[in-house]
Amino acid sequence: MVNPEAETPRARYRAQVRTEIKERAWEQIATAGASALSLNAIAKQMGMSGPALYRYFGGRDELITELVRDAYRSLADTFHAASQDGADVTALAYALRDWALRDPQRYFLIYGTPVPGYRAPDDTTAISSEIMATLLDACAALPPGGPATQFDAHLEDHRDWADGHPAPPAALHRALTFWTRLHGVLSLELAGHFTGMGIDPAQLFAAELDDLTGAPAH
Amino acid sequence: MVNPEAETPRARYRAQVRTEIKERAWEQIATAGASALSLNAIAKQMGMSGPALYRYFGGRDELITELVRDAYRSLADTFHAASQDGADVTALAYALRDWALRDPQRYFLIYGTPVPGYRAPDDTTAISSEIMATLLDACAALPPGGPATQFDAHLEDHRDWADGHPAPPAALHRALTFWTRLHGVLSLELAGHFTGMGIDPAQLFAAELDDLTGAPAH
DNA sequence: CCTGTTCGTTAGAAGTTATAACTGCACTGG
DNA sequence: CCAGTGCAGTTATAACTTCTAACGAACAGG
Repeated sequence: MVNPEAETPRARYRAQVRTEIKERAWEQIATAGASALSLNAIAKQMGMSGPALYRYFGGRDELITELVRDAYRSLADTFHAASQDGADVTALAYALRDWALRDPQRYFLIYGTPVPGYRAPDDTTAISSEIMATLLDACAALPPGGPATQFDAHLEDHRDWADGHPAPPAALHRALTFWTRLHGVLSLELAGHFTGMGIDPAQLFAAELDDLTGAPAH
Repeated sequence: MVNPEAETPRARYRAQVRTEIKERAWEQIATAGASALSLNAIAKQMGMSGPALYRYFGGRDELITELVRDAYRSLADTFHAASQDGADVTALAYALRDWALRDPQRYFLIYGTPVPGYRAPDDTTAISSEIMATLLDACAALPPGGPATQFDAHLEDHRDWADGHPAPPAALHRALTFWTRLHGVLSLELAGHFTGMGIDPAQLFAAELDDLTGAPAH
């Protein structure tokens, strides 16, 4: 190989096949869930038979890991795009909601039921802290809320996860509750727990967001 | 059969084997997750081979459905027990947390990633509303909070899920946020999303609960 | 042109769920 | 008490799954 950096036709083909495999995988996941993902079915859909996929991915787990990575990356990009013009918590919240609703199974791939044995690769935690950083920016820009809580004091001593972000403990707390509360509404909505109840998940989401930002009516 | 009500030895044996199958299934789920549940492995563990289990359960799906039902039942019972002496939101919250921590996979079986094709049987929604009823009792006993929100107005028109409970819209709102917020913290904790961050999930849970009950410091 | 890497194939092992057919035992009913 | 029925559990089989191994073919670079 003359130049390791230049993409040879082989490498380009390989990359293309890899992305096509992942596309098919996403389709399957969206329709049948991650647990029903079948390498065989993907291969058959692509016109090649079974074990050929093992040239591109070490196995089912490695493929799913790659998809998890892509999902994290996609969410991080969405957050970056949403905070392009000003770090706004509301914009971030609706970006998250749109992203989740666009492909619920992708959301659950990240924030859903964990597989007991599985450990996420290290770089996903890096992307995760990237996401948290933009969220912290937005939370730091928010007007100060009520008095400091006991948990704020705890955060003062445990702010390593903020990765050196200069936000005050109250902002850290806000980012955490942003995450947990919106995830609470979103995950229950995506799982269909509100469907039989007649309430509008969007309005509940909005209400939680209002409470989070210290909105007019509350 | 002389008396259809009396349990014949046959029926008793059958019930015993059914419960043993479910016990083994719970062990497997706790250690490897619901997606890795294997009828074959259960059968082998019980000293009988494969297809014998189909005498007791129609298949993997039917077994899991039964486990979901049991999980709902278990949660409803713990809620009832927790509200035995007075309907206290805090007691309910910690009962929920203890129940979830005791067997995370059981929690995820109810509130985790949904299987796209699967539809929960109707009686689970009945148990679910039973759970919601005790939660509503506790929320109605709470002192009134801030002014009515826009979402409260929405709840005024969509209170069918409360199943005739006389609680005011604000209490309904409180019950909903109790559910979504505590689920938000709990599910992320159980999924291990806080492990690398250094914060104490229990304190975050307590902080959210304090905010929910209008606690002293906030 | 020739050589070596890589891609895709088929074959096969070890699993899984699930159905069908068969064997006995145990209980039920007279 | 005894005959007969029904059910438990067995094996065999089909159709899946992931994944390894060995082989053939095609392509890239010297």
